[in-house]
This record gives sequence, structure tokens and C-alpha cells, in this order.
Amino acid sequence: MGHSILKSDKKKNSDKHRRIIEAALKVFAKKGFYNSKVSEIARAANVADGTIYLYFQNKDDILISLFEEEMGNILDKMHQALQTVTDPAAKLERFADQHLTMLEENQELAEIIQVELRQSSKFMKEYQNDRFHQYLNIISGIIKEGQQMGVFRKDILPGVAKRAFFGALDEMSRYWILSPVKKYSTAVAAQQISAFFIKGMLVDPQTA
Amino acid sequence: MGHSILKSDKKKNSDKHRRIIEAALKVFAKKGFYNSKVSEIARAANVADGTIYLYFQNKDDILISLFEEEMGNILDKMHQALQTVTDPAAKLERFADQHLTMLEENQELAEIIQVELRQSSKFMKEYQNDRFHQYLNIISGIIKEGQQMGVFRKDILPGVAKRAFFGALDEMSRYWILSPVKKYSTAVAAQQISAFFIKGMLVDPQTA
Amino acid sequence: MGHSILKSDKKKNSDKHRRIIEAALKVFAKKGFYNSKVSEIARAANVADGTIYLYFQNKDDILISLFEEEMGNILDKMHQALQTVTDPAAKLERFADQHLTMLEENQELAEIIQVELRQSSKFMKEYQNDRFHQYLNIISGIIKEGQQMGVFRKDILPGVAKRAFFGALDEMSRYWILSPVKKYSTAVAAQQISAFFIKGMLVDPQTA
Amino acid sequence: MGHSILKSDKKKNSDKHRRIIEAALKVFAKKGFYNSKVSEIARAANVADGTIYLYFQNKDDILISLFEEEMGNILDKMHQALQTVTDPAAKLERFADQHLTMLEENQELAEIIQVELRQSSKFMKEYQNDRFHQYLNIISGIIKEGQQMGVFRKDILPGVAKRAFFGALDEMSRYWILSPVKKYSTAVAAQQISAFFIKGMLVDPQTA
DNA sequence: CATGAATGAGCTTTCATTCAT
DNA sequence: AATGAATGAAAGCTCATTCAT
Repeated sequence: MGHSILKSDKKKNSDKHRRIIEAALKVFAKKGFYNSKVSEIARAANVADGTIYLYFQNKDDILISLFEEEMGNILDKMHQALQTVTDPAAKLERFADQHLTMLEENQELAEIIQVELRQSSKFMKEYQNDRFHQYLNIISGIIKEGQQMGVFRKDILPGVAKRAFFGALDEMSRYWILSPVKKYSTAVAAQQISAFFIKGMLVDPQTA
Repeated sequence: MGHSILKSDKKKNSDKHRRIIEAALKVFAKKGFYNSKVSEIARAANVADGTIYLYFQNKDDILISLFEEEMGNILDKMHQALQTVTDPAAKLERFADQHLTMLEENQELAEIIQVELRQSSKFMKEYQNDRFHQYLNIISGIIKEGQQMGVFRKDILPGVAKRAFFGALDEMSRYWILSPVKKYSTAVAAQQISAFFIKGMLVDPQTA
Repeated sequence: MGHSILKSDKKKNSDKHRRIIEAALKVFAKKGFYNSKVSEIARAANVADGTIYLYFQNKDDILISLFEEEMGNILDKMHQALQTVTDPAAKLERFADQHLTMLEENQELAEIIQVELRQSSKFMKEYQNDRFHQYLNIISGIIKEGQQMGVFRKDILPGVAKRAFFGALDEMSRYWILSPVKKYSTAVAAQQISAFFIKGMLVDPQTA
Repeated sequence: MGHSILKSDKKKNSDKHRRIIEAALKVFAKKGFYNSKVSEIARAANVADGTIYLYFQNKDDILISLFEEEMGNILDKMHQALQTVTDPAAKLERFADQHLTMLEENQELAEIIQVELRQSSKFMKEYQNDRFHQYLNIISGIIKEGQQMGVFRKDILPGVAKRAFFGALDEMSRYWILSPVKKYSTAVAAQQISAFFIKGMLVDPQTA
């Protein structure tokens, strides 16, 4: 919190901020945060090493900023994608599909989120990850909505279910990131995973 | 792969190997792999810095060995826990409960597996994680068994379901590792998560 | 030597030169030469970083120019202060009083002269400090005058005495610069120190 | 304060600590603290760069340690030199002679004390220079002794006189450090300077 | 004249690894 | 087998200086 705030005004007059973020995306994804050198990012961004520090406080700040910005985009896109859907079950399936598609289209970002930021104790412990919680809460929102509409069972804990659902998707994407060949299409995986949860949460037919 | 093979014989004559692994467990869990110093591990294990290199090839090898050994234990315990259960649905619930309980009882190990070992693309890409795949395959084994017994639907892809199920549990444990207070008990979370999947995979009553 | 010569004409058309010198005075006094940043001076002077280089060749030149100009002022004031005094002994006491008073009134300048300019072998060796020698020579001038008038002993080496006298005053002012509380007033210290030297240099009464 | 305390035990088994101090003496004297590189000191000491940090906390600590140790030696030698003298006036002359001789024989140390440590605001403000105060207090001790014996006037403030005397000697040595040729011998300068102060402080003959 | 974004050389410090004892 | 002092490559970051605007 508070990272890059003073310096972010500079974004307006220059694309360097963006160039650096995008360079960092590539470099971090390829080598991992700790094995990436600031000078590599600088070279990839076509700026001098020192220029990095005009736009970011330090190496950590590059990663945090990268995450904040990209996660902001992802949140926006997800909200847009869900706008046209009303049925909670359909929303969950849409979420799954959008999530996996998005990560598939942004392999590098997916990798960074997976292995560098979400996993790193350094960042996870020190950095209160609001954007990520907002993302998870989209899921619990859908579930609560479904419960109110009488579609999903009332005994489901949305706080558990949101994590379970996200985790299921996440593990799937981790698999894809790390394995060169995909056995299943994004659509099939999204459909299967959301189906587990939808069926698993539906009000029992006989009870209804 | 190939790590510590020559040197692992030394285990027999000495507890230093074990002392180092256990020291590393504590240190890596607390500080993270890249922020842990070999000398810290040495101090925690009560050996000289150089001694580490009599038992491990390098710092990476400590982490890999740690993971291999601990994962071996986990696999053994899981097999044992499942031995007494026969019903596939019950097995899944047992798996979930055992998984979360185990991680709860080994917070440090849980943290390392979560944030350190999976973290780095370095490790995930270079190191073929057999033990982890064996662990995942326990899940798909149960699912396939359920399908053969006609309990679970045939259209379920075990390769997707195993990851989804593991991911759901994993995200739950990540939450617990990183958050100081737990809102849900291990048992409740295990029950809910397995219930989603069981219900989600069951053969439809009317179809049956 | 040769610093700022071409650029010093600019003084006439602008107060920026003066603003920068005065800003540097504050900044160097507070942080020391090596720990002061050119950008800090620029900010304090309310000019852009680059503007500094329109008026000074480089960071060193700021310090040298500052010293030259301020030392010029000090020389002028000292000559003025001594104009009304004729007796060599009284002149020495006046010198001491004026010296300590001046430094007391210009703490920042005093500090820079003390700790920054004299400090660095870099400056002391490379920069022939004419103004400083002129200042010292005021003292030896008084002593020689006293010797010619038969007031001070002929065996006194003016070259040694000037340094001794200046050093005595200088150490006193160093003490004041570095210690937060003053035990002795400027006047008392000036009187005591000049008394040592006057008594110490006077022609022996019986010999006279 | 507290510098190098933990690490100083290592001195016992190795001359590296001493080698580094002596290398730093040369390098700092030649280039000044801020213009000296740690790697230069390492090279001059014939150790690896990293070895420096086994014996010193950081670059600052090298300078402080150097000063503490050398100043300790100087204090010892001065106490020894004064042991055989009883008359306060003779003691002052002895002090002056010993001081100038010592600095003459240790030009490099003299230069560092003069221009790096005593003058540097960084060190003078942050570092309570006990050894230096002990040194000054040798002078005031002699003066007080002389006052009690009725040799020096009671109105002399020892706190002023010690600084004046030290300052006089110090300025003399600064001159020698910075100027290539010496016009006056150490002995002559010592004699003249101490004579000023002795005569200046003596009880007036007629008053006595 | 004035600006301030950009540069990149250069420095301190760290720490995995080695090897003489 | 065990030690731990020594190594030295490597990297993050700073800041005096420049130059296009």
C-alpha cells in the first residue's frame, strides 16, 4: 500500500511506466522474481537501469505494481463478462470459463500470479492483497445470490465455497502453466469444474 | 532428480542429515527460500556451514530433499488413512479431512509446500515432482474406482477432477497458512469441500 | 582556481547564483558535502537540477565558490573591524572577538569551513586557498607590526604564531559547532585566548 | 560505540584485522574517506572484499575502529612521555613536542584524524569521541595542576585553554600535512607554541 | 535561460560455496 | 567427517551530470 503513489503521476507523460511493467511481466514470468535482475527488466524495457527507479520504489514495488494493475484489468473484465448473465449457476460457469480463458491468453501474467505473487510468503504476508480478495468475493457474491434465490443450499458456507471454487480453477491453470501440453480444453475444464460445484451446491430436488 | 543420491547413504550413520532437513523446514517456512541463508540453517541444525555441503549438493538440493522426504511421509500416512475406507465417496471425504489435518499439524511443511516449492518456476519447471503426482493420483484413483463401481458419473474426467479437488483443498490451506484466525474448522471445511465434489460427481438419482 | 570564471558574469543578471550558494550553505552545513545531493540544493534554491550547472561547473565548484565568496565577505568585515584599532595587542583581541562572533552569527558557514572544506584532502590539496592565507596573514601582520613597535618579542616566529593563534580560535569554534551547549561566552573565550598570546608574546618587562 | 565488538574476538587468531586497519590508514589518507573504495582497502590489505566484512560492520566502522585503536596508542604514548616530567610548564612543552613529533612520524594517521575524522560532520556528530576528549583532558589536567601549585593563574579557564592549546598545535600540524615543505622544525614550533601558553598563563611576577 | 527526465557508471554489501586444517 | 574463515561474483540502488525540449 502506498507504493508508487507519488511517482505514478509520471505515467501521464510517458509510456515508460507501462514499458517497464510489461518488461517485468516477461522477465519475472521467465526467470521468477528472485532470479530476475533489475538490469534485465531495464534492458527489456529499453530504458536505463536508473530509469526504473524513477517509476518504482524498488524491485518489490515493480512486482506489486504489476500485480495491482493487471489484477485491476482482470477484475474489470470479469465484471463485464458476468454482466450479461443472471442465473447464479450460469454465472459460476461463466466465471470459470472467463478465468481460465483469461489466464490462457495471458500466460505470463498467470505464471507470475501463480508462482511469484500469490505463493511468495514475502509478498503474501506483507502485502494485503485487496484486489485478490475482491476477485474471490465475486464468487461468494454469486453463491450468496443463489442462496437467496433458493437455488443453492443454505448450509453452504460461501467463505469456504469461494476458496474451493477458486482453488479448483487455480490448480487447473497451474497445471497448464507448468505442463507443455494440455489434455483438456479450457472450455471443457471450465464446464466440468463449475458443474461439480453447481451440482454440489444445488438444493436437493426432493427437498425442494 | 538425481539429487542427494550418492550422499543419502550417509543418513544411516548420522542424524545430521535429518537435523539439517528439520532446521531447513523451520527456516524456509519462516523466511522463505530466497531469504533464508545457508548459514542460518547450519546454525539452526547446530552444524558448521560447510557440513551442509557434505549432505546436500547445494541450497536447492536442501529444499528438494526436504520436499521428497516429507512428501514420502505424507503419502504413507494418506495411504494408511484410506486403507480402512471402502466407499469412494467416503474415501474422498477421508482424503480431504486427512489432507487438511495433516497440513494443520505441520504448518511449517504446509507453508513450504505452498509458498516455496511450488513458487519458483525454477523448481516447478526443472524438477519433475513425482511425489506430488503420486499424491494427486490417489484422488483420481478414487474417482476412477467410483466410476467403475457406478457411483460417479462416467463423463467426469478424473484428470480434471483430481486437480480441482486438490486445488480446492489447497486454496483452503493457503488461506489458513496466511491468515492468523480460522473461521472454519478443518473438519467442517473438509466436509463441505468433499460434499461439493461428491454431490457434483454422483450419478444422477433418476438416471440411475 | 579557475572555477566559475566564465560563468560568474551571470551573477549580474540573476539572483540564481546567490540563491544556489545560499541553498548550498544550508544543505552542506546540515548534511556534509558528500552526503548532500545536488538535487537537494536545487530544491532548496527553488531551481531545477540542471540550472545548477548553468552557474557552476560541478558539485565541487559549488563548494569552492561558496567558500570564496563567503571568505571574501569575512575578510572585508575583519579589515573593517580592525580599522579603528591601533594597538597590536588590542588588535589581536579584536581579531579574536570578531572571528568568534562572526562564526557564531554564521553557524552554517562556520560548519562548512570547519568540517567540509578543510575536511577533504581532495579540496585542501588541490585548491590553493588564497583567501584563507590572506586571513591568516592579517594575524601575522599584526604580530609583525607589534614586533616593529617593540611590543612583541622579536624571537616570535609570526608564521608559527599566526597558525597557533588561528588554531586556538578555530578549535574553540569547532567545539561550539559540535556541542549543543556553550559553557563560555564568545567574549570570554576571545578575551582568554588573546590574553594567552598577548602575554605570551609581550616583551619581558625587565628586559624592556 | 559498540562497533566491531562481536567481531573483534577474531583478532586473536589472525592479523587480518590489523592488515585491514593498516591498509585503510594508507587508502583513507591518500584519497579521503568518501573517495576510498572498500575494494581498494581489500586489495591493499591483500584480502578479499568480503573478508573486510568479517572484521568490520561496514565502511564507517573501519574508520571508527582505525581511529579508536590508533588514538588508544597515542594516548598511551602521551601518558608515557609525560610520566617523567613533573613541572606543569615543562609538561606542556613536552606535550607539544610529543604531539607534533607523533604526528610527524605518522603522517597518514595525522591526515586521517585531521581531515577525515575530526572534521567530518558525519562522524563528529554521530560518534561520541571519547578518546579525543581524554586526549584534550590531559592538557586541562596539566593546567589545573599548575593552578593548584600556584604556577598558573587561577582565572584561566582550563576548558578554554585546553582547546586553545590543542587547536594551536593542531593547526600547526594541519599546515605540515598539507604543505610539502616545512619552514620550522617540530621542536621549534613546539617550543614556541608552548611558550605562548606558558607565559600567557603564568602568575604575574609582581603579583606573586 | 531554464527545465527535469533520463542516463549509466560505480559502489557497498551479501552470501553460497570452497578448502586448508 | 567436520569445521568456519575466506572468497569473490553478483546485484540493487544512487546520484552527478547531460541534453532535448
